[in-house]
Amino acid sequence: MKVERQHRPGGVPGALPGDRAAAIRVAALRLFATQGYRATTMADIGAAVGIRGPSIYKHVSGKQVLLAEIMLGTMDALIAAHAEATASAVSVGDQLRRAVEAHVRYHARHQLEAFVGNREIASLDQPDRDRVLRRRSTYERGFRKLIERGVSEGAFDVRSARLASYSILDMGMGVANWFHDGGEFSVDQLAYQYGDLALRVVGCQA
Amino acid sequence: MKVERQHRPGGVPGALPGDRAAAIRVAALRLFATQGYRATTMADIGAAVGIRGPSIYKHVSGKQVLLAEIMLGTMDALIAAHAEATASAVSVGDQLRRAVEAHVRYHARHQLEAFVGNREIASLDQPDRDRVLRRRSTYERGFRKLIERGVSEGAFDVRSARLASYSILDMGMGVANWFHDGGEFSVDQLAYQYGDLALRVVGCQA
DNA sequence: TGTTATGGCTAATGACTGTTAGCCGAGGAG
DNA sequence: CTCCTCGGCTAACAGTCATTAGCCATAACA
Repeated sequence: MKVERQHRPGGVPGALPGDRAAAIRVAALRLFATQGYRATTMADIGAAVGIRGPSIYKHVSGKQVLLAEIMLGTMDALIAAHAEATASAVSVGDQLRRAVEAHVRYHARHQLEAFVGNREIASLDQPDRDRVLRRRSTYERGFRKLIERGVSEGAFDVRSARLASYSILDMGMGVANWFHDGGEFSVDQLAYQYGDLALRVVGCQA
Repeated sequence: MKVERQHRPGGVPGALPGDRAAAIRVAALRLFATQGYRATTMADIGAAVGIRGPSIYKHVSGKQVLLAEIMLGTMDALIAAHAEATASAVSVGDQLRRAVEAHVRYHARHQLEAFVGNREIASLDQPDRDRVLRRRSTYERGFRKLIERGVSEGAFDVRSARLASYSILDMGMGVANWFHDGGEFSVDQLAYQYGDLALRVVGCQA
């Protein structure tokens, strides 16, 4: 998997704007996920896209913003997926199922983002760290309110909505740790089965 | 929370053997958990016990072994707790409940170990990393076999024992991320409730 | 009282790293 | 044909850090 180094010292001005920048973001994501943020050097990221470390600064303003983009983007994507999922169903049971499916789907399809997002919170400087944590709270609250509503409607039966929401979120996040394409389950199968498990957790007779 | 620096340059030979070493291990654990392994310096660890960075080498052979001890010790403790828990019950349902309770108890009582154990796998050099990963597999297999047995005995009802074991383990591990003493639940209450949730996940009518 | 091991300390080593400065070739614009 | 911008490059800067070397005061012990 050797990437061709730019032998021509000059760049290619008009060719594919933002292409390198995107490649850098992808490489950074992969390296942050496999080696960790602090263990990944700018030279590593550069090598992954065929340039030297310092050249990265022609496309991205620094290492820290690469991490911030990943983590903020991940949380925004999750929150958006949750909103879309809950809007597409009427009963609380279906809403929870859809929300869990979206949650699991994201963690299976964007394993690296999820992995980095969960592991590198301490590597993120302020104020971005608090921004990410706030979004995390918002996301969790969405599930908790859903469960509380299900309980008050008599559809769910749990001792603690908070415990249930944590459990459901945590088991879905775990998918990012072991899922790989071509395994026992497809993403869709996985999402459906975790939907089942979540409904069992909240004691929903479906 | 200022720690008194040793003003006397000389040591105290006979006094409390291994005390400093233990304090260093505790401090390292706390710092690894809060800042991450790579972000924690030997000077940080030293400051936490009132000495300078280099003095740590009088008690411990290096930073990497501090991490290895934490991670190997964590997995050994989990495996031992699992063995003890499953030995203390007869029915599969009870065995699973006890195993989950032990799992949750460990993650609530040893949050820092669990946190580091889950986050710093990539920071661990070989061959210790593989050692830890092997122990993790062993631990997961214990839960999976238990669930498979429950299914074959007709006590449990799951589509995939692997999915169920991952789910149950992941939701228990999540406890380490948010639990704190004096919160809504005690460790015992938490363990019991997660036992309930796990039995729901495997469809056990208890 | 003299000796020695312990466990502090400072200084130094050697390596690594994010980022900046400044150079330069190529291709597009005029 | 000339000029300018883009996007490479190398060199340099300004740290940081794990670890080693070597010094020395204390306290236990003979």
